[in-house]
Amino acid sequence: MGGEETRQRILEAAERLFAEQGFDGTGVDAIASSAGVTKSLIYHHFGNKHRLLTCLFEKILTELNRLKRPDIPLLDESPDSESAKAHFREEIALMDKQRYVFTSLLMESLKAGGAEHLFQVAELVMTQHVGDPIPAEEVRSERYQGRLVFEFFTGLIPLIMLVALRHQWCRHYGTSEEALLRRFLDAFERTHVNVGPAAE
Amino acid sequence: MGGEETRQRILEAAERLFAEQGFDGTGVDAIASSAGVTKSLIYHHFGNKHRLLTCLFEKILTELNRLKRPDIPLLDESPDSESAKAHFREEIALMDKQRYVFTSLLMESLKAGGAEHLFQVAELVMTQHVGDPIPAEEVRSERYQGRLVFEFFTGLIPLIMLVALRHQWCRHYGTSEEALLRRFLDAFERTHVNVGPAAE
Amino acid sequence: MGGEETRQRILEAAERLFAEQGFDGTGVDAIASSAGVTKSLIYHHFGNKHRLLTCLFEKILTELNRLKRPDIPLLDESPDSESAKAHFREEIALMDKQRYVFTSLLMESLKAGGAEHLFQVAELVMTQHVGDPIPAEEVRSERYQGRLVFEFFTGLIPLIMLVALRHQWCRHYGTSEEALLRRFLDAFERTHVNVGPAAE
Amino acid sequence: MGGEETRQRILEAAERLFAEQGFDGTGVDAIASSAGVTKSLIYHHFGNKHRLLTCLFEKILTELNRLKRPDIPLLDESPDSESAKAHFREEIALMDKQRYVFTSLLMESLKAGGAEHLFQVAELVMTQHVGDPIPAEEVRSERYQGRLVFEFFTGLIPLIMLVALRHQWCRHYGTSEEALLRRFLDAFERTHVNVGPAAE
DNA sequence: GATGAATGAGCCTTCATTCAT
DNA sequence: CATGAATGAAGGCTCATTCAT
Repeated sequence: MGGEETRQRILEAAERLFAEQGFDGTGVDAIASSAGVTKSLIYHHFGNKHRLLTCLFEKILTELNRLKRPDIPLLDESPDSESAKAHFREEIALMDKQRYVFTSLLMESLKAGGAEHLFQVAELVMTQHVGDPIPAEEVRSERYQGRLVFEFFTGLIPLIMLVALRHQWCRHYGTSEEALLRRFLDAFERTHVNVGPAAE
Repeated sequence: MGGEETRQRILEAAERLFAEQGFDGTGVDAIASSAGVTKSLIYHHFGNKHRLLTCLFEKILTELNRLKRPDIPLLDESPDSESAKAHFREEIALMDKQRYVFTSLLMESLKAGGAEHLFQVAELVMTQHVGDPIPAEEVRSERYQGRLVFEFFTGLIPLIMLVALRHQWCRHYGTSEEALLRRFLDAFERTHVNVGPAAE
Repeated sequence: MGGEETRQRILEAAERLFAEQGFDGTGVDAIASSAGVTKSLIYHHFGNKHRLLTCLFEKILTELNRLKRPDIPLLDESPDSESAKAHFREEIALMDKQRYVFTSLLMESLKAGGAEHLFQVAELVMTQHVGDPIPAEEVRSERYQGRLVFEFFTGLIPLIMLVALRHQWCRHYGTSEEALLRRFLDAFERTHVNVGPAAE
Repeated sequence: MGGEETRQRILEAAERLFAEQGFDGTGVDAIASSAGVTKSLIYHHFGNKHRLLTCLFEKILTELNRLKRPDIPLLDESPDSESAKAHFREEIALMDKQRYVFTSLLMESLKAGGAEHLFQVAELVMTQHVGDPIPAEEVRSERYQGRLVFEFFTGLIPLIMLVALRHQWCRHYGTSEEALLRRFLDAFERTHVNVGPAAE
């Protein structure tokens, strides 16, 4: 079958199951049978269950790094409504491809001491928006923290929740995915386009 | 000891442990010993593990209903910056008391088919902000859905995340809780005070 | 409610449930809720679960004693086909009223060391057929044992099985209860009417 | 150790314990320690407790099928007393090897809805006696049902009870197993040799 | 006579993991 | 690279029973 393909099959199965049932709610057996491999093979390739999660989280980091997009404007710098919306739409489309991992990332971050990975992702996104990597000693600075809090709580989190809850929302309210996306973009426009500058 | 007090003790233990370790990551044994009761007693009072969660979720609903506050303005109707911030601060203080339940609520909502309770809470909050209960046939209307999406993704979710991740954020970035709160309010001011009207 | 009526309600519930699910398969909780009383009340009246079974078995013994019928012929003494069948029919009708207890009696007798009660019933039936109580020292005699083995394995056991499996047989084979009874009587006629004398 | 041998060891332990204590009265722990394996291994091989029983029941069916004996006469066709007795003796010896399974089979059949397996065995035995398999549409026919009722209630059931209660009977009455067998054969001779033809 | 709270042992089952092949 | 057997701890839950009221 080829070792690398097997690894991928396993990771894909874990990705979906962790998102659907939670990490603790998913047994290694379930992953194995969903991936069509034996349980032992998972241990052969990954050593233990937790490393599966780590691999997924690392995958998202390298993915984000791969598509380094220095042209992405900060949320509050979008020139006008239409180009901002188009940009958000694209952003959402990118995140949507990783929605399973984002879901697990959020789920695990809510547990005590489990937010490290989510914070890492937040900082990476910040860096991409700003362009240059932030020197470690500046991370706690008032200015950086102000931006980080803004990006994180009003930007990243709502976006993750959107891709994570998309299906459930549409089924629950009987709306189409496109309608939800449109309304979300409207909301995001109100909160993120032509808003005042950050407090100093 | 009195059955009602026992019930409370169990619920409080479950509330904290579910939030810290997740529902699936928390054993009934752990709840029992944390509450200082026997495992069987939990089953005597609640029947099964899942009903513990349900009770917590219902508690939050009745709590929210109890403090019906018809004077709460919609997020986009706050008159000026200072009174808005004061209002948000109060709101956050209220939610903070229930932060454990909110954390579980969010965590479970991310699982496939687990968002019902979160949606219920969202609708209840909406209703309170609007003043009148929304007739069932209007829930799917364009106007209501627009508001709901806005309230949910840019209002409720960031607020829940704030109270859920507060401790972790401060420990991770070495900031004080007050500083985080101030920055969050600044961010919320930018996104929710004097923002344009909802699209029609 | 009256203590005695309560006792009866409990016994009736136990009688049915033990027969349907087995003694070990029936919880005291199930008996309590089926009888519409609290679990504690069962312990108040009977002390422990096993005594419920004992009471049922004793009930059957006193019942059999109550209707002492000295006129009942030995199985092999029925004068002619028709009167024998009529007699069997009556016998079956009587046993049918106690079919739940007979079912439990048989079920428990199959466990290691659990046949004592069934043997007691067998001896009682023998005694009734013979007329006089058998002196203890004669129980092991060749003549008595010959008759007992005959009565037990070709008489009592098939009869108990008939009333115990009646419903299941009819449902499985789609026949009426009357048809089954008729065929059973035909079979019994062949084996028990005008058969040779016991070996000496 | 080899998976197949393990399976056998487990089945043998279950066979004996189920017969001695009943299915519900036997813990998986008991089976495990009696078989000298871990509890989890039982679940590895059989999935759940009930499947153990199913396997035992299936084993008896395949066993009966294996020794297809087209020469076995119907119970009522034995030519003379001595050859009939010899035949019964052989039959009993065969059943005795499976007495544990037969005991469980009978015990479970008495529970509501639990007789399916026993009926299956009955039909299989009938088929063997008759020689040709019975066409499904004839199973409910008067002629077949008459024979089945006869075979079942006066043949199979007494035989199962004999092998199931043998030990208990002998201990209770202080007789030898040979003596019991002799008396049983005497009884069976009276009921099954030179008896009238089936009613039409 | 009757109740609801409380218990501890045990239930069947699943878990993540290891090992020999 | 891949497997099936095997394990020990823990999982959620039910059990028969006791006790204070």
